[in-house]
Amino acid sequence: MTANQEDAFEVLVWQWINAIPTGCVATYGQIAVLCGMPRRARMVGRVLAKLPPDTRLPWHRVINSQGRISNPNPARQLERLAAEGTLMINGRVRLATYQWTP
DNA sequence: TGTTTGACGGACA
DNA sequence: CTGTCCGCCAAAC
Repeated sequence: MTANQEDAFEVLVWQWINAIPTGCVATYGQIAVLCGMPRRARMVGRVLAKLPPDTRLPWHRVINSQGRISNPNPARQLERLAAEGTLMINGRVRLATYQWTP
């Protein structure tokens, strides 16, 4: 895969995450599929990992397929989710309730 | 150039 | 339910 395609994928990831409505969530794998790159959930995570701390992207709406937080700093994400009404029960989001479907 | 490391996911015990 | 294992793939060693 060329560097250009990598960049394109990164931009797509930004755009799809930006499209997640307030109060909803999406999984890493889901974002990968939406970007037309199935099996690249880890790369979605890598894109998020290099976001600047002050980004306005709603990265907190991206969780793993178990409805759990994969972010190494869960407290921040938990707070942001709670702030928009996405509640976690026993450390997990009910995907059946909150998962976004475009 | 070979190995390890992740903001992953699904299968299985 | 939890823990383990394996496939995944670019980056960092």
